[in-house]
Formats: sequence, C-alpha cells, structure tokens
Amino acid sequence: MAILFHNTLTKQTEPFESIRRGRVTMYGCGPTVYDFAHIGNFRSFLFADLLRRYFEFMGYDVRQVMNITDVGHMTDDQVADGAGEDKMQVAARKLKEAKKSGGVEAGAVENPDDPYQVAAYYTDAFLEDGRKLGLKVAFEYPRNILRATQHIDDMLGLIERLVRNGHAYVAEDGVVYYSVESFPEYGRLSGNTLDMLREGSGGRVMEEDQAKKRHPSDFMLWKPDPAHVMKWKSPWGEGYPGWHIECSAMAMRELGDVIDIHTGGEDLIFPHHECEIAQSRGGSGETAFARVWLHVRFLLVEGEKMSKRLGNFFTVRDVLQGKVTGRPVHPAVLRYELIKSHYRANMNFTAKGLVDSAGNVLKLNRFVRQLEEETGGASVEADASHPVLREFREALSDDLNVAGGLAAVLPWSNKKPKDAREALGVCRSINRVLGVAPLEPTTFPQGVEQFGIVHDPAILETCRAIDAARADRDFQTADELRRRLVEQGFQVQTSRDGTSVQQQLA
RNA sequence: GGCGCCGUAGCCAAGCGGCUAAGGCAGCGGAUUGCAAAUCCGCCAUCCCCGGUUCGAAUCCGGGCGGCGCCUCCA
Repeated sequence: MAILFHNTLTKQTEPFESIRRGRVTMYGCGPTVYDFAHIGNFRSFLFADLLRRYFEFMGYDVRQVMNITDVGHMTDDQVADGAGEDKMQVAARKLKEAKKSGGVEAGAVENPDDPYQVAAYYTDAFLEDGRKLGLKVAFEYPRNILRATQHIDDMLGLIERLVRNGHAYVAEDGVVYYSVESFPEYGRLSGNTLDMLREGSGGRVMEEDQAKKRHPSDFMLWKPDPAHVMKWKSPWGEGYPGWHIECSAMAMRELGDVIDIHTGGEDLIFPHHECEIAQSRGGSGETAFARVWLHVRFLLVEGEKMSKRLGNFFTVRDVLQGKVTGRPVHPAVLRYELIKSHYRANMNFTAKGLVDSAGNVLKLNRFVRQLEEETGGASVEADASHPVLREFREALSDDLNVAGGLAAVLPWSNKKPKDAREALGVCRSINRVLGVAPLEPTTFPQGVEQFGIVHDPAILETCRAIDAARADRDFQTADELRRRLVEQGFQVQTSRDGTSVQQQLA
C-alpha cells in the first residue's frame, strides 16, 4: 500500500519511498531552551512522534533525531545578524525575577548567570513534559536528542567546508556568511526568489550592516565576538554559531548527508529550513538534504493566535495543572487533543476541545480495561487484515490522517467485540501509534496514575458514607456528599452496587 | 504585493465521482433513577459562494470570499 505525504518541497502529495528499504531517518527541529515549551511547540513535536510511531507500526526501522537549541542566539537577529541581547541572558534575567517572586522553585537554577545551568533547567523541563506526553524520543535522551553546544565541532567542520568550496565567505567585519547566490536552488522550498527577497528586505534591515554582505539574504554562519556569553574558539575567532547551522551539522552527523524526512512548524519553512538546505547541500554536494519536508500548521487558542499579550499563551505544565479547564488535565488528554486533528490544518485549541478529548480518552481506556478484564490480559496478535486495523492503517498512510484513523477506532470501540482477545490485540497495535489508551507502561514506568482510578482513602470513605446515607434513605446527606465529590472533580456513580468515583481527566 | 495551507452541523471531524453525507461532544425527546450521574434507545447538516466538466460532485476544473502561516526571531 502506498504511503502518501504532502511534501512542502514539491508542493504535492506524493508516494513515499525511503532511501533504504525498511528504514526511515527523521530529523525534527526541537525546542530552544530559554523558556518552557508551549503547547504550540508540542503540537509540532507530537507530530514528529506520531510520524515515527506510524513508521514503526508499519514495520520500519526508524531513527528519529531532534535538536535542542541551547546556544544563546540573539533577540534582534532580524535587524542585524547578531544584534540585540543574548536570549540566554534574557532567560537569566527572567529566572532571577521568577526566583524573587517565587515563580520558580528556589535552588532550581543555582546561578542564573551561567547559561549552561539555565539551559539545563529548561532542557530538563522539556524532557519531563515530553515524557509525560509520550514523546518517545524524550526517553532516548541524550541519544537522539542532541544539544547544539555539544556539537560546535561539527558546525565548525561544516562551515569550514562551506568556506573552502565557495558557499561561504568571511566579510570585512569578520563574520562568516553563507552566500545565497552560490546556491541556485535557494528559495525553492519557500517559493521565494532572491530578487523578491532583495526587494522584501527594503527598510527592514539596517543598511550599514547589510553593506558588509554580498546579498541581503546571506545569513550568518559564525560570528566572532569575544564578549558573547557563550563562545567557542574557531578559525574565525572566538565567537558563536549562526542559528541555522546546528540543524545541518547535527542531522548530517547522525543521519548522513541525505535524510528521509525533515519536520517542523510552518514558520520554519523560511528562513530556517531554506537555510538548512543550502548549508547541507553546499557541504555535501548532494542533490537533496531531506527528501520529504513536512510542516505542521500553527495552533490557535480559542480562535486566536497564541500570545502572551492576549493571556492565551499556555505551556504544557499550565494546561496539565488546570490553567485552561480549571481542573488538572491528564497528560494523555493533552496528547490526544494535540494529535487529533490533521497536521496540515490549523488546529483550534480550546477548553471545550480538551474536555471532549477527555471523554474520548476515557472511553478508549474503559474499552481496553474491559477487554483486559474479560481476557485476563491475554491478547491475540490481530491479523493485519482486521477491518479496524486496515482502516486505521489506510487513513494514516494518507498523509498521516489521524482523524481518519480515529474515525475507524471510535465507533468500533463503542460496541462489544465478538472476539475479545483479538480486539485487545487491535487496541494494543493501534495504541503503539496513538499512545493514549493506556499511556504505555513501557514508556511510563512510574509516576503516572492509572486512568481515573481513585485510591485516596478519604474519597473512598466518602463513597461508603454516601452508601450508608442512602441505605437510611437520608437523601439530603447523600446528595450533599455527592455534590462535594463532584466539586472536587470526580465523576460519581451511585447505584445499587454502591457508589464509585472516577477522576475527571480534564 | 509575492508564496503556501485550510474552509463539511453549535464545536471537533470522516468522506478521494455514484447506497438515505461516518463518528464523537454539546443539545433535544424517551427508558432507567429517591433525585442525579453513568448506561441504553431515538432525533439533529445537502457540504463558504459562483460558474464549468459529468448521466451523476462535498469530492474534478476555473473564478471569488474567508481563516491561518511565511516573506523579520518564532513549532
């Protein structure tokens, strides 16, 4: 069966064929660690995760690599390459403020002026969030998640090659620039042309800075700057790398000169990915860097662009702690919410959507739990021709149509299956991709409670009190106790068999 | 102004030229219940607009309109 993807590079939906049969190499742009990652970032990371799980589900041997940008790039790079304030310093200042106001636990970062400590703090936070949301690659750190600061040598090697073969030059200010005019295909990915870029740059960049470049779109590979907080020795003086070079250097180091798939948010198409292609191909001489480029659309929050000003800017921890719904959200619910719609359509993140997702996640888990009880947990490997598996596979094979896949699973899970063991096998197969029912025990060894099952003795005692009151026909007391449990975020079921509660997942 | 993606019910969303347009949430009616919740049964859209191709289009083509992104750091 054909696997189809909409390739940004060709602007067409085309059949996928990996470079090496049965193997896929994937590179995805990861987070910068100057702050906590937000849900928009995670939509993109989860897309890469889903893609990787899909290929594994299809029997491919997958190697997925992601970067962590822990080099402090500059706040005003757009005005003049390397201008403004170092983002690590901004992060340090914010951390100090947060420590004062108690926003960050004291001692979390001993010395905020040490950029490596700041980076380590936010890297840990990212990994923690990623693991909660079932991001497989987050469990492989430090393998497969590479930090830019650990790969300066790879970057220097690539820059050297680019200078040597004429794709890069040292300008009179000592900065090493990539010459976009040396690479005829610059602009192919984004649909830009050098002429258009030249015009478009008018009035937006500082003339004096541009004068040192051969073309306004030439971008920085290395900037000598001994005063910079994070700096490394190089043939062009002590300084720091440009922000595009890390991805090229690390992807090629880990995955080879040509990779199968490169992913990222749609905003990265230009300039970041355009520049990556230019650097990588300039260095390798290959006719491609990534054969397929996949880009995730932006996420909106309640119909609006997420911004700190509008107050609709949410980190993963904000959502999990209940900042959106008013009660804690189970990580599987957030995972489901962020993967349920097609990656090439804008998704609208809403409190209502989260609650809806919680309903579906609960339903799927209930279904799996029932099957486990019925079979004692013994599943039968489901035949690939099973209608649900087939539909699921076909939907995902069509440009990773998760919604279509869910459309096959949800109606099916509403009905009692004929063969429970086979059904359980189907669920387990599908869950290797979705990762929500349940959150896989292999990837969540500890720390995440079973879905909705309540162990709190005080709560269970209240349930017994309700039973007692109802037995006495003291309905006023029973109703009052029930009302309190509901207020605390529990779903309460009273029946002849006694009162039981389930934790709301969102 | 240039490049690209998207547009199916209140919300999410399937659909890839042909049975009465999946499914979920919400809503409504009913069963059940001390009352609820949960559960079960039933109801709930002609597919952004216009034109074309076709025996037949939500599905293909052309033109609009709308949303979003990029062209400047950003998933």
